Amino acid sequence: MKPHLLAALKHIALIGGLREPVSIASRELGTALGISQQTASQRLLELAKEGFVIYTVLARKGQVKIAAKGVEALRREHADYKRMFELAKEIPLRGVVESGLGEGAFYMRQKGYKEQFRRKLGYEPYEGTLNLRCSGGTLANLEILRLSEGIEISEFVSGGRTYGGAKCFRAKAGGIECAIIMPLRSHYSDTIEVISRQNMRARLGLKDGDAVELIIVL
Amino acid sequence: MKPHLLAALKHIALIGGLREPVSIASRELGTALGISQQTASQRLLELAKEGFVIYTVLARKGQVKIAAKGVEALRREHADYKRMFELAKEIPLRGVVESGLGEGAFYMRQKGYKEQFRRKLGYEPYEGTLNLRCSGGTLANLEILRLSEGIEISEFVSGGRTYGGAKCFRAKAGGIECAIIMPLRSHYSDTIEVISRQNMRARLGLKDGDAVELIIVL
DNA sequence: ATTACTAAAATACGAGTAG
DNA sequence: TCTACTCGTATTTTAGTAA
Repeated sequence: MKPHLLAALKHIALIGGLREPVSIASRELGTALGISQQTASQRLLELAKEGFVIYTVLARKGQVKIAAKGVEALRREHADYKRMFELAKEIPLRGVVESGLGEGAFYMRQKGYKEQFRRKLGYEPYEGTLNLRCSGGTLANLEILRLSEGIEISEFVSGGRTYGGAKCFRAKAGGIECAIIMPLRSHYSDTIEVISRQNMRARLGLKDGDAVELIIVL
Repeated sequence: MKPHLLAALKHIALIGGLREPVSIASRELGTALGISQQTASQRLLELAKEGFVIYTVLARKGQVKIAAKGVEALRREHADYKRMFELAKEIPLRGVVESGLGEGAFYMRQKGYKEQFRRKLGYEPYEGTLNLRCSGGTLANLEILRLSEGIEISEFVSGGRTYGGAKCFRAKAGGIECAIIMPLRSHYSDTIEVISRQNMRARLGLKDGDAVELIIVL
């Protein structure tokens, strides 16, 4: 994302464009950014064209709301600054239990993955994943992980199908050693998959909607 | 700060320039930012000229370290993103007790301030301040306060001298109601002054070097 | 009041290149 | 190799202005 677009996007976020459509005059935006009304107007159009915001002008007043792509870009920035100033060996993540669609278990059954987990994690995980949906401040920490290296799980081919690569991070939740796994090729997601030697759901007595805190150990 | 300069500064921070001088080739920086070697070189020169970094080229290799002004700019950004995603009514601050130079008490004795505190805070504070030096992640929260409104304390003139304006935020520390006070006209500082109805140092049995956590209530 | 077009002015960029 | 200069060009910005 181009720096000057980011600056405009950031300003829109700060006046509330993340939550709801805000009305902003191009002159106002211009003044805030130290640019002319004309340029500010252009910035809004550009942001909209690139899909960062939804921009409509109603009754001669611009209304702007940050789109998913814009939120993602801002979260990336947030994660960068967090990493810069709050770098730590332990990263907390909070999330809420969600039922998956069972595909987690399907992947965990594949030999190609099982083998790698045993070698790289030191154990063969239970055949099922715990899905956690994160929100709020925790999402920025997720973003830090996305930018970190982690333990590499390579892609492999089996039965004419390619199973994609992923990366793992060791973690602890409720005293249980576990790991989270992130697919390498995937778009933004606010849910993480937790694997462990044991069935975490049963072990911790979790049901959908329960909050779980886990600590990633880098 | 101009957006394109910020982008370069941020990249330098992410490769460790906050902590120590890092060696970076202009081509490298250029590739990372999607600009040419020439432009990247110019960015470094510009950052140095504006005082954001200390830049020296030794044996044909650029060495760059982020200067105080650069750190400040980055912290501002960090605070913006924090505010955007982690906005809360309660902001935690952690700091370590430091002895002041007694000027805090001098100011607290001035009628012009005392009067305003009584009116706007609801009590007349103890004539002395508790100084806390903040560090780490807490500094970003301090920055949030710097950008927030707070309770305004106006400047006034007395005895031919002008006493500057300030802003206050209500807070709680160790169960005691207190407030932090920030001068309006002042440069970046990592220490805050806490005032309260009581002598907090005595009341909480604090001595230099003790850690204190307080919660700002916006 | 607005937004946003066009065209001119200002600025930023990178190729070439010296040190 | 490296940095960083000059300079022609491309891009960006803004003034003027229409809608």
